[in-house]
Amino acid sequence: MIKNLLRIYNILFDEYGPQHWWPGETQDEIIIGAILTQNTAWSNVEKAISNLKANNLLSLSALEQSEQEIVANLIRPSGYFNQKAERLITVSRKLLNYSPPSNSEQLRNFLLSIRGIGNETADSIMLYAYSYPSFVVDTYTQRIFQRLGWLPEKSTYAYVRAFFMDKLPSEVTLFNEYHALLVRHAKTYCKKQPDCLQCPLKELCNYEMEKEVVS
DNA sequence: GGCCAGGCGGCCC
DNA sequence: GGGCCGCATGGC
Repeated sequence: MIKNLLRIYNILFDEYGPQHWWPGETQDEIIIGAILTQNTAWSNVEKAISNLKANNLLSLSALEQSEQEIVANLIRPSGYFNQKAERLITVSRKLLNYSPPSNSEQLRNFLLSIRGIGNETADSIMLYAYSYPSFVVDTYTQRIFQRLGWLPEKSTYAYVRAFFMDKLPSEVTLFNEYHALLVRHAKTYCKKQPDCLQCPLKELCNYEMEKEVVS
């Protein structure tokens, strides 16, 4: 089968429509949200962001000067609050005190050098906060394309990211919408326990067939 | 009450 | 490079 990623994109876009990502009004808010949402439901992140906003701490410059304990208490609903409070403060300090490189590859390495920013968070910040065409890979992306049979069972982050970036035109709006649609699709049908019957990708997907072979 | 959620770093081998 | 662990809340 020809692995036409734009075909998948078009099916998902027809099914769900534009997703209007990232849910954040300012660049700082997007960066903060990217850290708070690590392994956490967005509904919990919203509460944390709302608490920060109510205390005028929804900016890197305010966070940089804050006590970790204060921040931790405000972001408690987002989980891992001690870790995330430390990460928010160190990320704020690094981003404010070292001017981020404008070269895409250097910017990504700079972000990855900051404690608390891994691959997905780096790409989310690149794409949604700084508008660089950097494809975001998450567990949803891996799950959907493994079930489709287009990715091996175990793939490294770098492999999956290259899989997309080598095959798609390097466009910010496309990468933005594609990732958002994959999240939407994983939440709607391609859940951990998937609803395959009405899935818009079922004609292209191996998953049900594999289950029949097993059973 | 258990499972799950838009990861990451530290450690071990 | 991979596997395992700790980190933690809220919704269903």
